[in-house]
Amino acid sequence: MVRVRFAPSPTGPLHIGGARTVLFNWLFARNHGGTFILRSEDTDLERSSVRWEKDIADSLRWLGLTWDEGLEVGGPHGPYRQTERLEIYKEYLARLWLGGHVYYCFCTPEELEQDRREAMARGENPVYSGRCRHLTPAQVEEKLQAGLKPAIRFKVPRDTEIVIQDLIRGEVRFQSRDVGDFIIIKSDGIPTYNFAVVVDDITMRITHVIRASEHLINTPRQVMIYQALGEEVPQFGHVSVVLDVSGRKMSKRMGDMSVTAYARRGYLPEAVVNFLALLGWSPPDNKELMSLEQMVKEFSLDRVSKSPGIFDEQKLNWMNNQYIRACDLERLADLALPHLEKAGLEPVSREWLKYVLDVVRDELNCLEELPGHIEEFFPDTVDIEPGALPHLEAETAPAVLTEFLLRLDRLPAAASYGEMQNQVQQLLKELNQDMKRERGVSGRAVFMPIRAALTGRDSGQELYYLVPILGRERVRRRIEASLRQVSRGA
RNA sequence: GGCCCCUUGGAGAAGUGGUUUAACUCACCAGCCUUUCACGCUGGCAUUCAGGGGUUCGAAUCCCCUAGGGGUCACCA
Repeated sequence: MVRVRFAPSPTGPLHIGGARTVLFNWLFARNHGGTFILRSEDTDLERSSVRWEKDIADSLRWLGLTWDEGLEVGGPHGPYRQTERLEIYKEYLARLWLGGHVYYCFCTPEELEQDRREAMARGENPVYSGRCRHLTPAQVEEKLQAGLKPAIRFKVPRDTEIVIQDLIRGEVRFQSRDVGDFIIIKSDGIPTYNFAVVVDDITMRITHVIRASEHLINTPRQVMIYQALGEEVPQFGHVSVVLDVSGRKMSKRMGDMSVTAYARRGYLPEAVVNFLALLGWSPPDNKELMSLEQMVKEFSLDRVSKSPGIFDEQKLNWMNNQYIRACDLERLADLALPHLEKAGLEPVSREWLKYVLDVVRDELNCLEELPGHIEEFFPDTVDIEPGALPHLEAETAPAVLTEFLLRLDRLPAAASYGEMQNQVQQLLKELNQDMKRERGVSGRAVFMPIRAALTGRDSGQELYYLVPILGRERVRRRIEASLRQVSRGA
């Protein structure tokens, strides 16, 4: 039975790199019919907050990555918050005491800092000196009596080799002499990460630890604890990190890379998840657009890349656009509403919104861009841009515009935007033919003046989309205004 | 500085000793289509896999060295 977990420390929002790690865990679990667990590593009392725990849970739900055990949903191996598991750590600590694997350390932060500096100055590896390792029981008792609050260190065995068969990286070897005795219980009695994860992973029966590669270096410490405890060591898989466009580790400087930020900007969760999956993993058939279900079916750790990936927003944009194109219109309308509201744009109607979305969706990288694409549909008049002016000043322009308006007025009321689109398309076709016959102008000479009058620009949507979107009234006003402007100028 | 990891085009990558003159996708460039901009279509974009040595009839694929990038050496996780 496969059991994996995601164990963030709730000190900030879930960022895009963390989301990828969760995704790989989740896909691995689902692919094996296993269990995915969400727990909270909140032993950093200073920075942890339930607010971020909630934020992370919300982000996971938004991405569609549900968990079977853990925060909010509970389960048989709880509690799932480290600060609520202190009794459990005590039990395991007792076992380490019994085996003689730990000792009290009374060194002050200042002493430690001094040691570190001196070691560095001597060009040595700054590992803990082991000063307190050989304190006699009497000395320990004396310090305890004096009221000193000790930390507890793990005795790392001398000169042993720790070999890890990493699921992604292959065999990795460490020498125990390179790692100093490390603290597993802080002087405030709270366990340290390296100890708490091990106990949690043991008690929650975790079989595979899939996490960011920055933890690779912690693995030998944890393996030594497993061994001291006589527990079975899980399998490890260390996923590479995600870098920003400049090739650095992603930072806040590049903007808000949190999952919620992408949600807020109008990225679809299925696009984000799809993009993230492909950042470091590729399916055997090299398909790109795929649903979570498809990914679950094809996922395997041995197709996960070892090298760090660079987060390419251009490709995310392309992918999001693909999903926007394929999105159900009702859903897209729901998603669009908040962005319109924010921009102060009120859609004419739900039907109108859906029609507009269908027309402009091809151009959208994300919904946040929507207002910029449709705000031009709202005013009654437009400013004529320099590039569009010549089309209105053409000799035949007034005649074309007048005739267009006349015919538009004769159009029977349409039952839908789609029907109106067809009517206008037919109207334009006939207008073009008639103008060619009667005045010898066609093509650009008839379409461009209309476009210029309606939009003030020389580019944009097809006219037969534009007219239904603007509506007859607004079309009339814009054309009449343009006509006036041209005649005044002439 | 020690230790550990990584290195195929601007980005994601396929490729695990021989039809690879290195697939595919994004980006970029050009042409076509089109009333315009887009969309779409077509084509271009690594004689080479960080560099250098080996092993081999044959290497992006195996070995060694060098360089570059990253991680880590906390009473943070």
